[in-house]
Amino acid sequence: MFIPIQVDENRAEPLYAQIEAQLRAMILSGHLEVGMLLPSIREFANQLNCSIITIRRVYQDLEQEGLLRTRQGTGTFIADVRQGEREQYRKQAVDDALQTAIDAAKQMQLSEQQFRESFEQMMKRRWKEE
Amino acid sequence: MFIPIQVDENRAEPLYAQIEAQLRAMILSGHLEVGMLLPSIREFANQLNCSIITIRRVYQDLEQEGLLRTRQGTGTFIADVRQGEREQYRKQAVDDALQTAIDAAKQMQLSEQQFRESFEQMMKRRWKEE
Amino acid sequence: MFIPIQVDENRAEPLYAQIEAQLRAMILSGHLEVGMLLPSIREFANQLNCSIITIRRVYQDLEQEGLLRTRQGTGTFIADVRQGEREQYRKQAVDDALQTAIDAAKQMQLSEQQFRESFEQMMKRRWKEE
Amino acid sequence: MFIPIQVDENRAEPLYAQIEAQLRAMILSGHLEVGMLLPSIREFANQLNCSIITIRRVYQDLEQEGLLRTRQGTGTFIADVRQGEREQYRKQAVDDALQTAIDAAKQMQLSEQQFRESFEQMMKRRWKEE
DNA sequence: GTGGTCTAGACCACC
DNA sequence: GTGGTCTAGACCACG
Repeated sequence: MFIPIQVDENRAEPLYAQIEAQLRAMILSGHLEVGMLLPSIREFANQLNCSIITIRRVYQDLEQEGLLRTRQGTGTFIADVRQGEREQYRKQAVDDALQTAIDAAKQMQLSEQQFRESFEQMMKRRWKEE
Repeated sequence: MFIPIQVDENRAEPLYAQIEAQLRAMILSGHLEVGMLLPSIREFANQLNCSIITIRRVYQDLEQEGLLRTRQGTGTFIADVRQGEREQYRKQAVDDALQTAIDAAKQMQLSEQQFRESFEQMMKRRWKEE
Repeated sequence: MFIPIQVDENRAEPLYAQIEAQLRAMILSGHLEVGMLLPSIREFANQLNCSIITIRRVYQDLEQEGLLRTRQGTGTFIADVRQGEREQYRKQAVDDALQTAIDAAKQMQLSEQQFRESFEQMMKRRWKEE
Repeated sequence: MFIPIQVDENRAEPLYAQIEAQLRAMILSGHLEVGMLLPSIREFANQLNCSIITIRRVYQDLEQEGLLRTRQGTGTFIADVRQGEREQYRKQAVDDALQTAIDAAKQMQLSEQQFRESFEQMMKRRWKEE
């Protein structure tokens, strides 16, 4: 019951947000099976070498999103998210990021052509890596 | 000497960051001429209906970035940023946003084709608007 | 966790600049270990008997210089500055001061010999003291 | 009656200080003869394209230092500074700058040898130039 | 008039 | 507890 999560202390993004993002991705992408029991708050905090409070917040937030389910005295499980919702969820996250990029391009007054060139360059250099 | 800036109190982004982003964009896009005198912090704060301190921070941050130049007793001016640096700066901001979108897509396990479809859809719907 | 800093209210140099200079020197000289947690802004302000805001500015400036790293909810730490950069940083500060002295000498029309004599005299009288 | 003074708008040093420093150097180095009439405040401000207030401050400060003398209705003259005082004054300015450099070196924990090497390097590179 | 420094205190987000 | 943001106002230096 080990969840491979990497947090980067140097990033400005708060700890809880980094952990949430990675857990969310693992759940929505199907890497974590429905019904699977997650580590206890205490154990997870131990694994990530962070505060219990941080993990508690992660579990709470994801439960509110409907991705996790908690049963008193038993633990926290991966909730049963239907395939359709999963797809929608995944696309929405990406679309939001794309919207931000488009906004930036318009703010910086790039032409559509310039922006598309930037997009292709980034895809060529960054899509495959890692 | 009126700078058209819109702040949204409801957004999570801090006031000073919203103002900085818009001013930065105006400077880098060439909408504000090099050497031009900006409103005094008092007047600007008045226009935006916010605290003097918030504007002071905006001017200070942008001066540290090299986009503004300020002289005590005289005021704050648009600094002489070379055209080359300006271009680089603009592209960098957009590339960063694109990188974030690509990261999100990979995290959500989209295929390249799926991602490109999302991109085209967003472009069709959102590029022209506003 | 006590940082020995002396401020002189009578000097023209602003409080925050005096504190910054001394902290910067302690960090660059290796007197403060990498990763070490600094006093909280509240506690430090208390120690130095000055405003929280003044300390906040000090921490903020040094973070922007890359000498400190701060995480909300956790505190402010000595950043991991590589030894090479550290050396360069230290030498630069001294070289700047030397350049100023050379400029003064040239402005005052001292000959090279006169300037070197002044240098040796100052070294003899002032290097060891304190 | 033209005094060749160059001010650099980009430097942080205030206008009046830049002008004072250059005038002081010209007087103490003997480039301006004792008894010589300086430009009127208005004319000088015109030449330097700066405010009358700035020049008034320069004249006031240098008069207080004993380097200038003002006669109502006549103008401002170079005061009669004795040769001995002149020498002392010149050396003092340079010594102050040297002291600052020595302080910086000690604060940065350079050894005497390291500091002397920096000094020689700076002399080699910067003494002759311009 | 301009910006720079220092002060105070409230409220929020994070751990 | 920690730092981050925003607010207010006093006083000084510069032009």
